Amino acid sequence: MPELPEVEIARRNLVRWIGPRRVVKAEADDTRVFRGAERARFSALKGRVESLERRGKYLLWTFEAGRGLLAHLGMTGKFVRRQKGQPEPYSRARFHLEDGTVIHFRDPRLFGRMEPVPASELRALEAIQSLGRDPLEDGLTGPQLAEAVGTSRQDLKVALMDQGRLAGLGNIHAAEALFRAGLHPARKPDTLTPEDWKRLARAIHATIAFGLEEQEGEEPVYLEDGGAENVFRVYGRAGQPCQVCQSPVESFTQAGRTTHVCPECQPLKAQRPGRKRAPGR
DNA sequence: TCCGGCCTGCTC
DNA sequence: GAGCAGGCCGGA
Repeated sequence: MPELPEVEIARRNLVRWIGPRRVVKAEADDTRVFRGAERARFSALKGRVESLERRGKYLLWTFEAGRGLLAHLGMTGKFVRRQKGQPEPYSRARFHLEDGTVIHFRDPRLFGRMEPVPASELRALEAIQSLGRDPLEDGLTGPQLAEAVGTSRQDLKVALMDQGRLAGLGNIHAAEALFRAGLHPARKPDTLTPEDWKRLARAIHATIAFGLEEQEGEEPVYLEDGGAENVFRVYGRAGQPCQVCQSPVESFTQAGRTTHVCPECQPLKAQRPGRKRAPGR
């Protein structure tokens, strides 16, 4: 589930669930979510959570007494709240709160990562230092986007997903933002005009805002295991008619990932300015 | 720059 | 039973 909006929702849920309540016990199972001595250090996390921040797809936990935790949900990780004694499949780690609730880190595929480090070192970690700007935290204008992504020689969508250029977009939201901006995923970044960048920056904001709205609340609305309906505009809609122009949505592979595109709304050739409207925010 | 690997579950 | 999946890393 986790791209920027999903991780941000996870953060907000955790803040709500935990609030001022103390973590009375932290437990970690022996999985590759933890490396080396991390498991033991995880078990030492206790007390209040003083802050819970997000950078890109990472969550930065600051506990009292200077302890910290860097968490990444990977592909299938998520935090869920359960009552004490209630089993949770694929639970890999747990925070027991003083009110008897338990926050589980559930991760069937074990692609998530938990790295306990001193809170003062969280922001200095290479994983965080190397991130590009976070559209939600740092803002994102057309020129800023052009500066971050425009120098890439990879395909536009691949460049958008490069966390070192822009932090937070993954396969789904990159495809959705490009559709909203009317830009083909295989465009080369150096062919975009300032207008294109501006439209794309707005589309990224709109895509993130949509993701946040869709998933507000305790239970994720989409991308849940099994089949909630597809709320996206092009992602996962190969062969279906485009919601704007009715021509069939296509899919192809870019850098090993499936990309969805409406070839009519997102022509590969740069358009003459003003000829056709983008599908809209 | 691409490709497989990491894992398991779900859909076709 | 094969193929596919939201992320990321490392090797060729």
